[in-house]
Amino acid sequence: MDDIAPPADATPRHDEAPRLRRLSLYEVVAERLREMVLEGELPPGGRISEKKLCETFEVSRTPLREALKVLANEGIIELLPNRGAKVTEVEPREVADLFEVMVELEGLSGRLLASRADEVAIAEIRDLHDRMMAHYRQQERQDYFALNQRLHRRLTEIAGNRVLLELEASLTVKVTRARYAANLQLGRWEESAREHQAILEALERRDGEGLARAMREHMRRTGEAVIQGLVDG
Amino acid sequence: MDDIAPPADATPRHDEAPRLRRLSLYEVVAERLREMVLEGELPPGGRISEKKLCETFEVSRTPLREALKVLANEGIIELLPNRGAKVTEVEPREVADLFEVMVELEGLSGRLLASRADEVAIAEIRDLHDRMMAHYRQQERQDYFALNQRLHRRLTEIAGNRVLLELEASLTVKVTRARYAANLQLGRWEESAREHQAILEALERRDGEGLARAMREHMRRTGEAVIQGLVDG
DNA sequence: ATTCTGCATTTTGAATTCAAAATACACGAA
DNA sequence: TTCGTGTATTTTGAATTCAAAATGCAGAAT
Repeated sequence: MDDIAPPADATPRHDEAPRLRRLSLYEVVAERLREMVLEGELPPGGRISEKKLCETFEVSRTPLREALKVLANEGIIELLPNRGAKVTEVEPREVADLFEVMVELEGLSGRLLASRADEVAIAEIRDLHDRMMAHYRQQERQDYFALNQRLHRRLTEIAGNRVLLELEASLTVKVTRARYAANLQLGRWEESAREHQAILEALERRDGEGLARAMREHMRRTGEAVIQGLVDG
Repeated sequence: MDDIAPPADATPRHDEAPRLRRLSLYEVVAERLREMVLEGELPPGGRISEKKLCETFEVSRTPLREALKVLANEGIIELLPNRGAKVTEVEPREVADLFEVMVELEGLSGRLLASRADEVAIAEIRDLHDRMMAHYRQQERQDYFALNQRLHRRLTEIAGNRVLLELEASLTVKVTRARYAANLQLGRWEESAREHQAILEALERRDGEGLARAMREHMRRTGEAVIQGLVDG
């Protein structure tokens, strides 16, 4: 078939996902800005200078401003009419509200999960969970966190409610930001691992109410820890 | 859930900054576009021509495209790379997911409400409710609907969770769109009025669980009716 | 007739330009 | 000094311009 030697400098054509498209510039910029805000490279409350960002990204103002509109809609930054933009502050009160909502969504996610997860899905979750726990035992913080995010996302995917999935995704950005701002301690790690255990067990029992409760509880405690970290500073 | 946030002054905050500012052009355009999509003036699935919209709005492409970015983020339209945009379709499955989430949020709203609404707030709600019911008796559909929206919004405002408020606002846009698409019949009116009655009673009893249940149920039934209308229609 | 190819036209993506608003600063009066 | 006031500079809002991609279509090849 296609085992004829390709030209040396050609990019592979038959790779990747079904459809692969070149992202618009504003999407790239938005993604990069999100990162910068998340990791505190742009400090909360800090004014954003369009010109400076244009220079660092080496793009013109048009795509940059389009990206700003998107981030503003996501609540990551605020647009001040005629005065540019500033990074949204992380206020404990707001974060508390955020988790209060997340707890409900997690509950829904759990209930749906228990009724919709089949054997294959559960096996996949268990695998993710095991790998995550391995990182936990190795104290590999970054990997643990990354897998944790992925696991949570996968759970909601399996729950099968698209609206819920999008919502959680967008709220998770804020949660992550709060986490960074709170510089969450490792102390919570152990507790968190136990909660994950409980979640997995409820899932394997197909115990909808139990799963909902476990997931809510996990989110509630995470919220408490984050807010604690924020308040203590 | 236990109070995490510090007491803070429980001041009712219907005191939005009365600062008067001229809206940006893209905000005006976005608002108008939202209306057009909502009322079906731009049909679901229909392609959006930038040029044509520029001409009808009499603005240049820059603010128009910024508005499109915002609406895309809200899920009202979809951006097709290099091929403009199209109005998002209203699919029964998606609408079902939407209401599933809304039911949970209403439940949260109800529980918070019962614990946070003071006498003044309850009196205000009762007033809105009475006025709404007057429109119901007069069969003034438009006014009833407008006041209904306002009442629901006010309930969530009083519940005092900002994140929840924003979320409901953005989801309500989609709900309203589904409603239009379903061309919701009057048959549901009467039932809806009864449910509102139940909500008000639970609120006045300060019955948190009862209120949560009533509000969830109301949203659940609304969803059923809308989806029914979508599938039949 | 059907499919393919190449070109002209249209539409979108992004940079640039122009105008309006906000900011910074120097100067003068109380 | 401190407070305004007026002006120059910077920054933002929006229109325009330029380039790249997609679309439509005529004619050729099958």
